[in-house]
Amino acid sequence: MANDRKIDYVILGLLSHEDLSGYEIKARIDGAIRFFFKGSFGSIFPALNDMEEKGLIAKKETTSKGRKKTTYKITDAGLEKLKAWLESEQALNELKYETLLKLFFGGCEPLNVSLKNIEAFEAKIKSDLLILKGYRDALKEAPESNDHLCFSLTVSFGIETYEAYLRWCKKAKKMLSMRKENGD
Amino acid sequence: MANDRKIDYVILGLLSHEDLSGYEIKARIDGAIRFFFKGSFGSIFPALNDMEEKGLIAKKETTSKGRKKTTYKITDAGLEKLKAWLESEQALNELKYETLLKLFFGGCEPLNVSLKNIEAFEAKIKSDLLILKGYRDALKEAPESNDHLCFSLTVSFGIETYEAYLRWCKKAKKMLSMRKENGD
DNA sequence: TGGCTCATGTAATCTGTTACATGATTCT
DNA sequence: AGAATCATGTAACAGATTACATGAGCCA
Repeated sequence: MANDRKIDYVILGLLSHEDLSGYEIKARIDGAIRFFFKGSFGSIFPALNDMEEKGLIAKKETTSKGRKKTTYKITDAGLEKLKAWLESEQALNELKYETLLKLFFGGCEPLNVSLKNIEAFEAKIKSDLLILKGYRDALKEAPESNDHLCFSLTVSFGIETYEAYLRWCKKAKKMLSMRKENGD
Repeated sequence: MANDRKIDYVILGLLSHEDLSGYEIKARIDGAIRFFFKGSFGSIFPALNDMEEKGLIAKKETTSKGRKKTTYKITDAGLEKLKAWLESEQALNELKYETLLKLFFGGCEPLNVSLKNIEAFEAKIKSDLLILKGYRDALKEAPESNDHLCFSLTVSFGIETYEAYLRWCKKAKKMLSMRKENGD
């Protein structure tokens, strides 16, 4: 307990690559990571202070271009904690798709309500898929390394599942349309 | 705000099919719904009391076989609220896979750490896939209806995405193994 | 000068989990 | 008799979001 905060590991993971400020961490989280993790300032800054107190990260006040910035650096203890997490078997994987919930309970409404919900889902997935493919293309030009491979595999997970979603959308739309024509 | 509690819609959705007690609602949520929504007694009972006060559901004390039971029934207002939600465009779809987070930050460890994590993920998905296929088989014998179609499509979403996950696992394992042999 | 981005934080609130507490009935 | 299941709840706490508050530098 009290140590399951995933934001801690995300921050530690980011700091294992480069020193960053809270603001920069937020920017990283809003990048590719947002597809499987979300974090706000309200969770980042308190986590940063907690972890500094615990000695997992170290503060470094810098001034670049007259602008003050508090950058954090991972410590040995922090790196150990990150590695212990990577090596642990615990992994909570949860999918919470409101679209599926609506579909599941959609039987009390005309079928075109579900059809509309699936179309909205499809549109969102299509646009997100383009972003993911953009990441994949950018990676083609990056140097090969373990980090590169790990990042690549994460992106390909997204692309392949999103493509599966789109195939399902097509099929689901067809089945709903067919049933609708046979008289709701 | 203050009305975004998804548990409310899950309860309303369940009650739109049949009258249920809090305990029975928990059992339903632990069934097929658990693949895209989770709920505990600590969230179900308070939600039930809230919604009863608001007139969305109605209490009905019954005694079956000498055992007391508080069953809830959806009201017209409750059904309206359920339908308004189904018809609204809002749909928060979030995937929080700790396995992907670990993979993403796995570059600071030997590749076989990521390999192990993917294998654990794969094993869990394989066993969950069997459960989903069980639901699909059971549905083949159920009568056709709108509810049946909606349920079916939800299950097929699960099956198809899980199969995509497994294909990705196979590929990811291969890539990690290959890189490992070329000297970490 | 006004708006945007950079930058850091706090406070209220929400939503939910976990653990605890209790007790009846049914099955073995 | 003891364990499992049925049944209902509360209390403490965790983890996070949202909105608020503040302010500096940069660009048009």
